[in-house]
Amino acid sequence: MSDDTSDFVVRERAPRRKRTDARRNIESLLEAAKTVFSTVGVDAPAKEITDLAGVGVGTLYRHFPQRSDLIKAVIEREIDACADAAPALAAEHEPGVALAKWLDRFTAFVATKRGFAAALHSGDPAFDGLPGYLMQKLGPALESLLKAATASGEIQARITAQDLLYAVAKLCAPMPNEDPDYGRRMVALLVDGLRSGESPH
Amino acid sequence: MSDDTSDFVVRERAPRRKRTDARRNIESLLEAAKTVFSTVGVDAPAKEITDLAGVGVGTLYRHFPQRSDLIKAVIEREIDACADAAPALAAEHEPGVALAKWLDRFTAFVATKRGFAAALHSGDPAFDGLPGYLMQKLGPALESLLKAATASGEIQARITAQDLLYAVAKLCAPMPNEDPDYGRRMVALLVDGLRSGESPH
DNA sequence: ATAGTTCCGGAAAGAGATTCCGCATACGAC
DNA sequence: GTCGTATGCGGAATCTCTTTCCGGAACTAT
Repeated sequence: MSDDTSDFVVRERAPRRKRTDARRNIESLLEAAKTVFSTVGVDAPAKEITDLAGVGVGTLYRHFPQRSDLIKAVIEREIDACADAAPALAAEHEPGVALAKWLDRFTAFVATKRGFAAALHSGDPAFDGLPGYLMQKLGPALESLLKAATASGEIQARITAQDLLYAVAKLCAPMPNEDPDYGRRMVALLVDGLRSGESPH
Repeated sequence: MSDDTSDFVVRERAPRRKRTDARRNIESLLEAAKTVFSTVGVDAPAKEITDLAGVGVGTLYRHFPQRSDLIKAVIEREIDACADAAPALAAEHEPGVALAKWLDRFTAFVATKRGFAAALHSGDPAFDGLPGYLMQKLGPALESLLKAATASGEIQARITAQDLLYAVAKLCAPMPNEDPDYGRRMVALLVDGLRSGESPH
């Protein structure tokens, strides 16, 4: 009780940040998983991933006890990358171009990542949070691009960021035997529809 | 050459139709698989299915060498059942009611069968033929219902069978964190929209 | 440098998928 | 009916991948 550290015991102990080797391994695992997932598929043997990452299996299971944890982490990291691309594109291009380029990037993500659609439809509750995560991360990113493009007069905002995201996501959800470029074209159409002035609707 | 059966060797030999016990087992397996898939999920252990079907594992693997073969067969058989329901409903109900009831049945199929959406998005080429199969089987079925309902003046055909099928299928594709009745409501809305006369659009 | 954690690797155990083959059963010919 | 043969059956054995576990290595704070 009179122990002079007692005041600190109560305080939320900052949980000494993860060891550097641990963080490095997690990084390697995510990178390897991303590669293997897009190569072999999300059901690829764990060994494949750990070998590519250069770690033991134990390490994989310590950081990602469930396979779904790994998949979720990979997808979230890709969503993050997508979100990060927004400011970068905004800095390098005219607002309208930046918007188009970003949507193209997002489309590519949704269209090519089989794992994403599969995860969503797997029925595994572990993935329930993903749509929300996507919305939360990408909503603001798109919103800023949209706002900038509207402000510069290049487009007219006839749609909210949220609706646009959903529309793109659903349009691009890959279907077997569907022209793989179908989604991209639909989105292009959508964006053209946003451009102001030219078409006399 | 002068062998008196030589004429027959060339002819496609009718491959003596499958033994009855084999057909019975296949039937049991499909029935069991349907039950287990909707209970435990499409990734349920094979033993679960064979036990319920009352056959050995070997029998499962003989008739369905790949798991995707089983899944595909189950889905196709449900599609068939859906198609078969059309004439039955048409015989028992007014055309408009029959149409509504059939769409309800189709909706239930798409919405509840996680396996269906999962299969479509799995990326496994084994399932590439499914959308086509669905269209081919269900297209004509819906078309006849639609035609009857139009003829009786209960609805106005503002949409093709194909478009309606796709719309329903996409609307009902289950998404995590989405009101599970959302799809059904959307479809109801769609059908209401087809009813003639009442709303003064 | 040293004590105290945290983390690592990979062997071992477990779970399920898939194969294999001797035996059983149905079919067709007579 | 009965016989010969093709076909199908069951389930033990095998194989593959998953998941656990723990002795020791590596990192951090002092």
